[in-house]
Amino acid sequence: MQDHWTIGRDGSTVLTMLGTPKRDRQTERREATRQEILTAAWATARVQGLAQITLREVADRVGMRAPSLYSHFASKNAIYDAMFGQAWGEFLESALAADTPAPRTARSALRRYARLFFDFAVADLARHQLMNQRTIPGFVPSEESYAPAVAVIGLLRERMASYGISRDQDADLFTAIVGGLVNQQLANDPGGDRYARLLDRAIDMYADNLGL
Amino acid sequence: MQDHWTIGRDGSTVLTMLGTPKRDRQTERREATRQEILTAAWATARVQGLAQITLREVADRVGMRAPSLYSHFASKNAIYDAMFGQAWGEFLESALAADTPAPRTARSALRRYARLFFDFAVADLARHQLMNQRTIPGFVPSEESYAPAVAVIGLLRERMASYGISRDQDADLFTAIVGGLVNQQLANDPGGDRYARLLDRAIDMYADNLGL
DNA sequence: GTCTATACACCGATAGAC
DNA sequence: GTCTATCGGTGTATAGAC
Repeated sequence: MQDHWTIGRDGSTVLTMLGTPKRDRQTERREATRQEILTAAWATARVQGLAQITLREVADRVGMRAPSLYSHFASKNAIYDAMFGQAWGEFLESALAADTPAPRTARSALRRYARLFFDFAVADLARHQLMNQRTIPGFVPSEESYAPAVAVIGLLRERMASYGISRDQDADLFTAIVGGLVNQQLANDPGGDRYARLLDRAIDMYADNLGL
Repeated sequence: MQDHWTIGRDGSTVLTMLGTPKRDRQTERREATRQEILTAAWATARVQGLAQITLREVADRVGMRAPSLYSHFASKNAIYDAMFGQAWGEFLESALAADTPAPRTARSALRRYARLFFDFAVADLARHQLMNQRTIPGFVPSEESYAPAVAVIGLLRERMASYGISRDQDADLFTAIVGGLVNQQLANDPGGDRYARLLDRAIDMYADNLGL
């Protein structure tokens, strides 16, 4: 199922086509410019904060005037949307990569998934706010950008099911616990490890509760 | 310790003074106007979203022009700050009220504290975003407005300690679990009970982990 | 197609008259 | 204390140069 998809450079999921992918220098250049803009937007977000991105600042970084960005993105929210898809696409890639070899026990698998998500979220506050919080007023991810996020949660449920953890509420509780520790870490001890140290204990507590 | 504080009408913690509190009609009127503005701000936040508050909209609701608000609050962030203190002040009040009679077992006490926080947070999204998330760009609560939040967490630690739960990491894990369920409930099933139904199970899991 | 110049409506905030 | 007028800054729309 997952094999029919690849993750585009901008994080959007695109159907893998058969046959020769016709190269088009014009669209290639266009795609490169889009990526330049996104990179500038990420840089701005990390320095000034996710919500403090301004089109004029992003345009400055790529050597454009602000209105020119509209040749590549329909709106500021469209830039956020592409960033959202890109971030979840990257996490999906690292989740797929970290999935082999498969852990022997359910407990060690849960530990690995939890640590993977926790570290990814804590590593970049702006990215975490965009991926997991509703920090941008009025921003709602498009179906296309949401696809890799859906794929990640689907992947998690699938892997948990392979260890016999198949109830919806079990996966829900798992994500709530890990997400709760992430939020507390970022909110109350940014840069520290006060809640990171509790992660393994929390997962063991969860595994015990499931009788694993 | 807690007895030296009372919660003002606007949620700010104020030192209880001895002697006759001199009444001053002028400052009373001024305080009433401040409260009117805050009520209008809450109403705006609930309708349009916390971050979508505009001074012009708030001023309209109280029959003023926008610049006139600056006679009562130094800035828009000062309004957010007063709202922050007010919200945590109200929760501190309900936490103190819900504390008697003291539950017999640690497990039932944890269930009560968890449910109290969960219900309060889920009841008002805008309020929860202001209290527990960093949703407003650049907003940092003042020490005064932060005081009731500190009092709440202090109260929780004190009560947990009275049941023998005294390690810092135990309280940290508790708040992470409950906060995680709140966030998932509001983000993924607003108005529903998908995560609310997991609360008691999560607390039992936590209590089991502590050997209670 | 890409970019610039210009303009518009809205925002938080300030100055000064009354 | 409240008003009007206004400022700089924002996202965004559009006309037109190349």
